[in-house]
Amino acid sequence: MDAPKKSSRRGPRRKNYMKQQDGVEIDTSIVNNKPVNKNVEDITEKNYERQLQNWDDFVDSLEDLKEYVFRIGMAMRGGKLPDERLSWKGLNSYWKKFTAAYNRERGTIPKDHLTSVTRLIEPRGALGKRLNIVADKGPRRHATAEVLTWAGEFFWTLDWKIFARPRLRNDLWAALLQSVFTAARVSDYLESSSRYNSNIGLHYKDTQFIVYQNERGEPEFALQLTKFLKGRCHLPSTLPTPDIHERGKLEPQALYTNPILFLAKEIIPIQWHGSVLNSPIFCGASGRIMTAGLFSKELRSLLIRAGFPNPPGLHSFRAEGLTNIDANPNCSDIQRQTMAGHVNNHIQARHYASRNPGIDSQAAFMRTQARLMNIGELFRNLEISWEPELWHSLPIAKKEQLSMSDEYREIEAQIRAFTTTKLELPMDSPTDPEFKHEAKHEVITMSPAEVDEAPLAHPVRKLRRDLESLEKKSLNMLWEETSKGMVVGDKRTFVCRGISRPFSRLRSVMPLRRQLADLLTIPARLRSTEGKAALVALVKLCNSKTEADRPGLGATCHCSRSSSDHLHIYKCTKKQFSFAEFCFFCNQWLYDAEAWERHCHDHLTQDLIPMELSWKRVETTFLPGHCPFCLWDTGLGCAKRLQSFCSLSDWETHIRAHGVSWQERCPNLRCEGSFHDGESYQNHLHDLHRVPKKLLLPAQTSLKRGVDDVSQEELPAKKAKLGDGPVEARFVFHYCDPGETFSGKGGLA
DNA sequence: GGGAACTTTAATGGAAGTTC
DNA sequence: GAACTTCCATTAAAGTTCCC
Repeated sequence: MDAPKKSSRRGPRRKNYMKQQDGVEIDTSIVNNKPVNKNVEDITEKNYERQLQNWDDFVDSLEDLKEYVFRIGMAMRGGKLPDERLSWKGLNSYWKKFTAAYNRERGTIPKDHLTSVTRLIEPRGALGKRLNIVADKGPRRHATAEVLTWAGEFFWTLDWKIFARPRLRNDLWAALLQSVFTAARVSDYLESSSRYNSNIGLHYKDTQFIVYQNERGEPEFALQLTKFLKGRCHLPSTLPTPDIHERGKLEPQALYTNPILFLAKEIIPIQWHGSVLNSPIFCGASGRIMTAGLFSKELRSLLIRAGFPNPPGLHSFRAEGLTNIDANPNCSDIQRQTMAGHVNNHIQARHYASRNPGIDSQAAFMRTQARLMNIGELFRNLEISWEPELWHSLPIAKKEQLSMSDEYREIEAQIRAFTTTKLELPMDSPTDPEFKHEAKHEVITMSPAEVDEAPLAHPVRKLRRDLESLEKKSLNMLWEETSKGMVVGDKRTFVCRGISRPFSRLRSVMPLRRQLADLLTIPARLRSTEGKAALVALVKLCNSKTEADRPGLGATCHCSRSSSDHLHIYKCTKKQFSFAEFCFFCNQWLYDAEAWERHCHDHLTQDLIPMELSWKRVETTFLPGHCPFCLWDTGLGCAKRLQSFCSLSDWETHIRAHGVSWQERCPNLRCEGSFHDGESYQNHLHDLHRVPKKLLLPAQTSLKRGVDDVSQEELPAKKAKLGDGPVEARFVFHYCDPGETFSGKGGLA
């Protein structure tokens, strides 16, 4: 038999790496005898460093481990009331970070020492009892579909906030829908604060966009995403890639629930253009990827405006999503774990599942057919409380009470002192750019101890924020006192309290928002007329510089001094014609007195006149003031009743001229109740109709102007950046004095 | 295999700073 | 001044190891 033929070598020549070492120098910083610590994230290193610093600051021997946790625990209790609880998770977390850091940097801590201290700080341990430690502060909350849909309806049809960067409204909602519909963590698509400046998050290159034929044979879009999982970004092959779509043949829902709509910022190619591949899907103001911090803050602020005083975070939506997936018999455990980014089933049970499993155990016991309705879902709704009549700013009675407190007055005095000192400073000291640069440099090079004692960069701003903080605390107390513990239900009961510019007033100066408010609640498909119109309006919103505009008034004025200020254009146009009146509800000029009278009559008889009547500047335009006394005086002509005051001073002068400080009934007969004294009457007009109390007081006893009481008219007319002001969406006819009782019920027109 | 214990990573809200 | 950014303290979430 022939010897087996030696097979000829195929393929590339085999390499011997150890023979290819020419010129290689061994880096002794890497190659040495030192033990290698586990590779951990930067944030973890930082956490460890902090605990070692704590150790060095407190004690210097292993025997003092107990003293170490005792001191940390007592420091954490600092400022807390005796019956306030301290979370075991916090102290235990610090302890574990310390032991891990010590083991890395200094050596091993004896095991019996570790066990002793761990037992000491348990809620049932001696130190645990001393510190009033509790195992946790309550179960995880779930934010249900009802919370999401109300948030969407509010955000697109009632929200009074004006975004300085209009695209943020679109991106915020898109990021929320995308995250909720894929049960994501906030850091899956946005840049987590724990991975700060890492640029980790969803970019176009991490997505795949397809068009396909759906169950109805119609074309439909879907987008596959990549989740950048907590702790697993270094393992890209394990990252989940869930998708969002248009719901196929299922009944269309309100357009604002269509996640694809808000991602279509331009005509979408099926393959992303190379130039956008490295761009984030959601941007912050700087053009970089949106940070989870910004998203969380905006989401919280939005949900509070929508009436959730203790709003759920994104993780509560994730928990609800995973709970519902778990309850769906069509989904396997593997599918749910992959979607969630979990490595085992245990995580779902421990952190996400509702304590009410939502099964019909009665039917199971009786061996009868289980009912289809999931009662557990009803109980989950109770986890997020909703107050449809939430105050969004302090009622005047509470504000006056707060401003009389020592703490408030002391801060006010400090602000006055600072303002006076600043005026006396020479021009070339702290405002000099070079000085500022040096000061900044000094701060950067200061030691931590020096930084603690260093003067603040903006002391007055800090003081103003302290005042705001006091008001916020007071508002929180008011929320607790007036809480009715409701859950999202009858949305017609929603009213805005403490808002000067509810969306019902802003509609006339927000043309795109008005259009979207009408379109996005329509149950329709993306390719319907309404869907396409909504898409066009959203693209316009994303590309616009401002959400506010006053169409119809005119883009330029008639005088030689060109101006984009709407007040100037209005005054100029009035001068130009013998008769010209502008309707601020319809945004149109009328040049005939009789037609104007008829027009006002129509508004008074057919329209709902807003409850809030104060003059307000809105970026480059304004909302005119109206007089509550003339408006509801049926003895006057309609034009007189609906007279618009286009400057703050005109409006204030007119109201003062009435000299009314008390009436038994509100001039607006839609308001219920009677007022037994001037105080309650003025509070009502201030809080509900936004007529400042100072205009209703006799001139000699008028309230002094407060530190924050700056006339809006005095502010420059250029783009005003507006924050979370208070709002109202619909009419409240009943007023209850917050100083007395809150049992009254708001109503709707 | 499963739960407990331990370790690591991230979320979140507040406070102060920066930019537009 | 509004809308961010940056940093920090606290604690929640989740991966890993230990132990029965």
